[in-house]
Amino acid sequence: MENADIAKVFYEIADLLEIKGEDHFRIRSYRNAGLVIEGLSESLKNLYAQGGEEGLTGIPGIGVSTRAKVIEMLTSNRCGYHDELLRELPAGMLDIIKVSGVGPKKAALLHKELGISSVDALEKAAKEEKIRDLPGFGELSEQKILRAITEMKTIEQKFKLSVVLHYAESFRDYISKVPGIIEVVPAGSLRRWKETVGDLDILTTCADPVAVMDRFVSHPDVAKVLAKGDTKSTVVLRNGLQVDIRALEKKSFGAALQYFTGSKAHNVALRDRAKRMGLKISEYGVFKENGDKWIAGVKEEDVYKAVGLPWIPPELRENRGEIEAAEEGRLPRMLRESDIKGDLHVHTKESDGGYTLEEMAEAAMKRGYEYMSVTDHSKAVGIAHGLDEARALKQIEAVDEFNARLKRKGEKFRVLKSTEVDIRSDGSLDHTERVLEMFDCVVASIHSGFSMTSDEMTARMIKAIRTGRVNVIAHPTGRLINERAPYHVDVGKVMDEAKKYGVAMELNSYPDRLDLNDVHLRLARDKGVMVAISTDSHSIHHLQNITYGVHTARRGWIEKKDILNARPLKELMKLIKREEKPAKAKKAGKRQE
DNA sequence: GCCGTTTTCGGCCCGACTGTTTTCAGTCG
Repeated sequence: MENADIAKVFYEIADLLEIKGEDHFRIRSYRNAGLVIEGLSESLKNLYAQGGEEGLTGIPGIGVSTRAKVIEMLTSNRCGYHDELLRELPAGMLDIIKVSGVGPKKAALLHKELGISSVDALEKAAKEEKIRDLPGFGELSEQKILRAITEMKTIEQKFKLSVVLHYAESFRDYISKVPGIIEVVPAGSLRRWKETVGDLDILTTCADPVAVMDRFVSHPDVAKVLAKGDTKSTVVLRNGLQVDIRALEKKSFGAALQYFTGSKAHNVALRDRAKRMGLKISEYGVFKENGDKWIAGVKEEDVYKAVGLPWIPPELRENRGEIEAAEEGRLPRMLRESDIKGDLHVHTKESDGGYTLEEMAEAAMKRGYEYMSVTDHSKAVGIAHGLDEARALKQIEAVDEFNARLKRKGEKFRVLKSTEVDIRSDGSLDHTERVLEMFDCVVASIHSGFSMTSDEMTARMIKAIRTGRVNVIAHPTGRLINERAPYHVDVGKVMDEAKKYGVAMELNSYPDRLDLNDVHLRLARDKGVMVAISTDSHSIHHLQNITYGVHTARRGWIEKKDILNARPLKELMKLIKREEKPAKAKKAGKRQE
């Protein structure tokens, strides 16, 4: 079982215990264990294989009991305790509590009184008006349940970061028009640049909060108002995105921003720390526990300062060691977009891009880059009109000519002769040796044969790395967010090989990909593997997607020093000229300039 | 179930909104 599978079992145990009405804190422990495991960069499987039970100790939140369950799952693919709970409560109960408005208590009541154990049964009972007579329910809540079920069946759960960012900007502009408005700031997982966002949280300060609430619910994209109060409202947009807004006092804006940025796990850890210091943190500020004396909250920095910490950038707030690092002055030096010196993955009209080499280069120069790799597909990717040897040679020539023109104009910018060469099913590269030798930079990736086993896929990628021709492995897991699961591959093993061969792993900044993800990036950092943050641009407008890459890198604690394309051109060229490449071939390539 | 700069026992984050139970539990974030 992989980390995600094990985490899911712990989440389900927590849900089942909650329906059973078990101890609140035990439940939280299981949920926390799930959260911690999801955020681990190393796979539990590897940790256990390498260090046995010892290898699994020292993981915060994983104690004697959960560790035993982890080992049980790793060795038998089962969890007896989980099975036991499922014998008491039908698995359908796990779905029932996902219906908005139905929590564990109500689910338990529905099960006990009406024998309901699935969403379908719940829907049937609501339609037959059987629910309204139960204590705690009424006609209104019965209808609410029916609506929630309909929605649950039609709406996707999580939205891509880029989609939510669009709405965040729209709401910010719309609400900014309220007279007396002071602040409108999106918080939540969006502010942490999480790859998918469940709902959008907006914080405001305004002289007239009621006016803000009125305007908020009248936004043209609102399909339904779920709640509307004087300081808090919730709506659902036509595309199903839920948006929450809070109106706040100026005095507590920082505390609220901290609180609503999350993550929940980060906040729990922070509040726990505050408590140990005799303080209390809420969205209204930091308080001395006795007498509720307010001591901080205007700015986010003040909240962290009150508990003896430097400000922690939102991207790091996942309770993955950032609080300890902050305390010890070990927070990463946060990457900035201006650290990126060039783009190493760009397509042109020659394959499936929409613009010419010249147009793409010009757009890259406008961004202030020093260089750009032109990486059109190789012939195996027929659908993208990939280049065969003859066309590749022609493009190499064209790049040389273009660079010569730039030089004459006194431009320092340079286009690197490059390729996104396909890694075939057998791990070989989809270009001839002759052409591979002539490229400045070889980006290799997989576009077919996704359904291999993890062992096969890992071997395939390692074989590609061992050709000694590859500089970057592009979109290393092939996932498309909300559309296609990553293919099975042991990313850690591929990284170990990449490190040996001086190969960089790509962070593909295309908002649908973000591949490597934050957790993998953290692993790359820990292993000392070089990362290339690229856009995979197929248009001049895609170059700006580097923003997503930079923020995702920040989530993975990646620093400037870890990034191949944060190096100036000269240094980059040194790094990608691999010793394995015959010197003669490189010279031949150079003579053509 | 986890954890330790008060603690190996006794704590464990905090508050708004809704609907229904005339004073609050449940849900949600």
